Amino acid sequence: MHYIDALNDKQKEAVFHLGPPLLILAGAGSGKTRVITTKIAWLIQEKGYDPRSILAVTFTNKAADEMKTRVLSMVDGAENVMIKTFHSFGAWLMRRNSHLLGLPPRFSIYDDDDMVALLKTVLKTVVKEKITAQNLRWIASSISRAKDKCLTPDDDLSAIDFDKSFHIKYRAYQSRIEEMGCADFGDLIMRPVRFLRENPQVKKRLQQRFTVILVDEFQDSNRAQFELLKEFYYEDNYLCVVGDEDQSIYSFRGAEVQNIVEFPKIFPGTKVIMLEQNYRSTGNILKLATKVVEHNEYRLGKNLWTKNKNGDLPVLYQASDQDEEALFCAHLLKDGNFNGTAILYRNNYQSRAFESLFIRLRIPYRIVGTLRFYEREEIKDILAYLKFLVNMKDEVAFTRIINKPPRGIGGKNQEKIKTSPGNDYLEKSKNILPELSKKIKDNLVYFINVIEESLRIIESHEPGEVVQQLIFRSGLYDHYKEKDKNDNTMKLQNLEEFVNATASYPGGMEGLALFLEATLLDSSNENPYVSEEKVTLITVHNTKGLEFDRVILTGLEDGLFPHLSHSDFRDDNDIEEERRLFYVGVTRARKELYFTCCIKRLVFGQYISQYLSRFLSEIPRDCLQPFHSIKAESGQYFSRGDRVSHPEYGTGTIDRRWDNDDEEMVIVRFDSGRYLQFITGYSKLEKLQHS
DNA sequence: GTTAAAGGATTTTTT
DNA sequence: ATCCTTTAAC
Repeated sequence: MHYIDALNDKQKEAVFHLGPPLLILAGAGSGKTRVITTKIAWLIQEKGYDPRSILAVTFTNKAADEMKTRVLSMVDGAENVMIKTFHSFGAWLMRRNSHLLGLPPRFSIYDDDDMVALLKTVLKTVVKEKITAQNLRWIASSISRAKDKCLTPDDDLSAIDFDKSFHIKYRAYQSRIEEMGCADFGDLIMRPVRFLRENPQVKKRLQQRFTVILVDEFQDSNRAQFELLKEFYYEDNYLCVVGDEDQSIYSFRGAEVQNIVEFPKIFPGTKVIMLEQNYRSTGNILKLATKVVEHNEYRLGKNLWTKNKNGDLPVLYQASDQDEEALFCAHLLKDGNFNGTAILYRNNYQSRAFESLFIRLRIPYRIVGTLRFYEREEIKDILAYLKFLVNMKDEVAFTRIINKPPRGIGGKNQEKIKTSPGNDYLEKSKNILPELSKKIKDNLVYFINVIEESLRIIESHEPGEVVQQLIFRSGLYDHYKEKDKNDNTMKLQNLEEFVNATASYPGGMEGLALFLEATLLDSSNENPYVSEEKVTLITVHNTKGLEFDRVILTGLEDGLFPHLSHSDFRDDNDIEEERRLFYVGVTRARKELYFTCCIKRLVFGQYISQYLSRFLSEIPRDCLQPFHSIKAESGQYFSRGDRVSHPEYGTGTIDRRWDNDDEEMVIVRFDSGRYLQFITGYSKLEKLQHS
């Protein structure tokens, strides 16, 4: 097998191992995905495993997709290998056994916002105290954390929430969500665990089917996920987990580093293989990363090394504030290497300074992570309509759509509908009709007709057709057309894109349910425009698994990165996780690494003095070099009346010229009639000779 | 029940 | 600085 030759000795050892459980500790950039995919190919091709008996679990859809693609290219029959995220695997298991779980086969999946919306209605009847939106978020997150640990309302929840009545709220929420035939993210793991414990025959069948289980990014697994794994595992089967304890960065979501660190103790006889050769970064970048992460105590410890050349020393640039920090990035980007560059930050909101500058300078960028497509208001609206079609007991979906667009059916009337008799919200709506005033009644009848018409055509039409009709008939189209005009948004366009997204799905209820599941579980927000040259703006968390020629790690200020919002509650574990996050950021870089920090920063509209990140002081002197001012390079290049040319906008004349903060600014009147402003030092303007 | 103004909270990180 | 929720007016 030729693809084996591409591996180093340790990687080969990992691929060829069989027998007791295997823990692969794979350092950053050590070729871990290659090892897993090769292992799958080897098992099928050389060891004769049935592809159907192999289960590979990842954390993100992106990782799952990549693994699928790579395995498919290596071996025939690989489409039968089950490669899924933990959550989609849980959903798969629950759908197959929905009858035993007391769920409808097409149960709907609730995201965090849906959880909050449901809690809001549930808690009204359970507690007297006033619940604010923040309280709701807190409780929702406590419920998620409890589920991450596989804890039910009957278990001891004191470690989750101080609130003595938390278990009451949790119980009320849980019985309501089950009654409606819905499941939140946490349920997708916890319910399968409990289900397998109570149904040994089903468990046995699954154990017989999946004789090989591989888990990627194991350092980010939570307890429930570990429990699920334990339910699956038995001695005759093969279990292989891959991860890097130094890259465990999701404890806020319930991930427990202990899972990987203690793995050999929990599975005695575990074989441990370390992949320590790094293929990604230069020697200097790797050394810096290693030196900083060595400050962590809770780790197994690896010694990363590389055959790559040392490369340039990483650079530190101290900016006066976030705007100058952005200017520095723009300065580096003058070389035009957009695709190869990523600007990393700790918090999403930090992207703003970069965005506003890059728009002005016309530097092309893409933002990864924020404002995901399916989280947009208009998309959630149409999704709610569809969810309601699939499951008309779904109260959250119903509440979202009943008065969207406004139909005059507000809180009072909604309450009437909810308390009227009926098995689901369509029946309830019909039954309340006689009690309503003429105007409200007409509107509700219209709504009912929209739903029933969609139900009628759903089996006989393409999904795109159904969605398109729904958008028009529900009134969302007119509603957002108006809104687009007033607020200059592009919501209609997004709805249009949504229709396109349904294209590859089969028709009917079944196809719709498939589409909804895929949409809710797939958070990937990749734009399809990869071919265009763009700088990547991204949170450090989102960079997991990515790499870039040049990385700029920004906002290296104490309190920001490491993030310390409630310093009193922070302990060593939190700092160690922040340090791991720093390590993740650093090890994304292939060739060039820059750090930036600000002396002062705009926080809630006020400038606050900042201090250097403690992580910077953990970097040995000889691993870092300072970068001196980017200014003083500018001077006067243009005068009013000069003829200029620009590669994108053509030729024009300088209309105005002035200095702003040591930067030369001009406004150009292009011959096309457009007026555009430039900072000359960052623009592609060229002076033309007068002829 | 809907719209406008004012006041208050927000900032981790996401399957 | 901006977004969101609550309150007051129509």
